[in-house]
Amino acid sequence: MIVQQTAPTPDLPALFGALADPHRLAIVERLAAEGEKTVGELVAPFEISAPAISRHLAVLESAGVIERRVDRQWRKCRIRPDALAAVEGWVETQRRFWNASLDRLDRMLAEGPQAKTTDEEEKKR
Amino acid sequence: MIVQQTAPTPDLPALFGALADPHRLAIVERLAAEGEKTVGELVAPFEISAPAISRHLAVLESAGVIERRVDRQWRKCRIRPDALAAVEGWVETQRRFWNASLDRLDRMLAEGPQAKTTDEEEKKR
DNA sequence: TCATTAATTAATGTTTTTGTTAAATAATGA
DNA sequence: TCATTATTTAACAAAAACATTAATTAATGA
Repeated sequence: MIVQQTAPTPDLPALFGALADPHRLAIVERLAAEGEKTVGELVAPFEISAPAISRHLAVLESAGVIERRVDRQWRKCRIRPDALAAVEGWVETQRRFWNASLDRLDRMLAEGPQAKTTDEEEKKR
Repeated sequence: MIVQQTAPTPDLPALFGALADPHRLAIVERLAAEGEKTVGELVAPFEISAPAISRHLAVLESAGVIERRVDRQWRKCRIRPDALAAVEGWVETQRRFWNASLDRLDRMLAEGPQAKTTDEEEKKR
């Protein structure tokens, strides 16, 4: 039976949390810039231990930021671009809302001082 | 003396960290959607205490996500859109790198099997 | 088979984050 | 002045995050 593959609703706090650590952010940036890398290659530039990086990779994977595939004795990691798309989509949504609320404020101010929630009116109560 | 106001280089881990908590994310989304709000208005929808929200706001402010101004007995909070721009800029940079590395891979594959790092060659060693 | 390499899991300690309640600070307005 | 309202700070506890070293799992290849 074929199950329709739905893009899982991104857990945004988890997604942002995965990017909130400097080591993890550096890993993501390196994967984006250089493509697929083994765990060992990702460990190399850092001073922290391999187990520490291994756990960072687990965090990135469970947040959907990277995926891993097995290639003989290596685990190769790569970026999942839909994670980047999810972040970008969130930002755009916020910006759209933000612009809309600015527009509303503009209109209110343009309509003149009979509106109840302009700064002028607000000051009076 | 006038000091040139430079946009501070965003601390991306701090920025993502600020967005990594569900309460804080909800606050940011509300500010984006509804504009400036007092601390009390931001506290209202949540079940957690006012001091807890106050600290969340401090986290958001120190990461540059929001700013606060004093209006009589209230502190009004609003989004700093440049924080959103910083996130969006980072994502776009990563995507650009990612596309570039895809292009390199495409070219390598197109150039034929004499390249050393195609999957085919890689399998042999 | 067995030593080597690659990576993860286990056990553990420290630091950070997040929450609570109580107290402090500050502005309003009767 | 003084009670009220708005918000933050202090003191503290619980949970989560992040690191370490040691042990385990798994594949390679001599």
